[in-house]
Amino acid sequence: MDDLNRRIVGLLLRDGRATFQEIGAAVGLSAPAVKRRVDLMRARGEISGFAAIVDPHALGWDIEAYIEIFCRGNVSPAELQRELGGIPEVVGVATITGDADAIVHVMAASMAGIEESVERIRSTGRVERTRTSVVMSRLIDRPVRPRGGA
Amino acid sequence: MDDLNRRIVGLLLRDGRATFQEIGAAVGLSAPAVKRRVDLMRARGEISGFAAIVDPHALGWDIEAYIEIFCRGNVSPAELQRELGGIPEVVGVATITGDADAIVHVMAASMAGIEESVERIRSTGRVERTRTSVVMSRLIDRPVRPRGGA
DNA sequence: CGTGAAACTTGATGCTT
DNA sequence: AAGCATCAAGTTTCACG
Repeated sequence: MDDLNRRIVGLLLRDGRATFQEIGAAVGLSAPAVKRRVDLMRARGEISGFAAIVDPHALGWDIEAYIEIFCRGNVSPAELQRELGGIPEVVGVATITGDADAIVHVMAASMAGIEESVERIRSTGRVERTRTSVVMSRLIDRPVRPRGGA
Repeated sequence: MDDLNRRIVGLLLRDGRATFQEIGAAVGLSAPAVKRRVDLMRARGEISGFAAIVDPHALGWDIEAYIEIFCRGNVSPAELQRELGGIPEVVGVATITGDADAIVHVMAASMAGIEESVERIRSTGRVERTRTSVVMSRLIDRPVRPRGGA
């Protein structure tokens, strides 16, 4: 990816609804040129999509937790993705090194919602044990930025 | 927030560049009605913005990790926020229940970058011990988060 | 890869119900 | 609050350098 694309991505990270014209004016390109670059980046998977950034509180999600999961036998990442992807409260999943097999980030409306999510995760079958850490206060949550400037 | 707004938000979470007309067709509203609702939600902060979803690899972030930190004595959240906020690789911090005091989410260009981040976190003074889990593969990452939580 | 122009689609806004 | 009409603005395709 060249520097021009990095600048375009930087702008789209800050405003995903910026017009191609605006972006073009900012980076010194015409709108069609910007569109072609963005289309290419989407086709290559560098940009996987666009989304609204929503205040979790507005959705009624007042509590969040990290749930480490320990599985029996082998866990296929694809399987985990399929099983957990269907739970809307699950906002993040990653397989990790260390004693746990994966870490799951969930949001919920109440402690009961967290418990329910844990139950659903456990009931997927392969999960042997979970360890839940409820978030007391979120201190930092930044969007990921391009390395070396935007 | 009523049910109609929730449906609109749901569509915008899946496609942040959907047109008002498309959304309107899906929820049974005219395009201007959708726009007015979206404008209101933005004004109220329920939707804090729109962003491109970018592959971290394309941005030069090849590795990520979760670092649990264990502090000696009392940790003030404000202090943690101040200390860790200065590390650009730190994209998320939350104090949690359980044995660890906080969990820190870091992105880096290489394993050396992770190590460096851990070192910087340790050197903030109050941190006694850390436990790092390197992400092997990220399966889900949904951008349901407010912007600028730093 | 880039530009500029043309046809089409959306966005934004005032007015009416 | 929603719909409709309207004009400005952005998108998209294409021929071309």
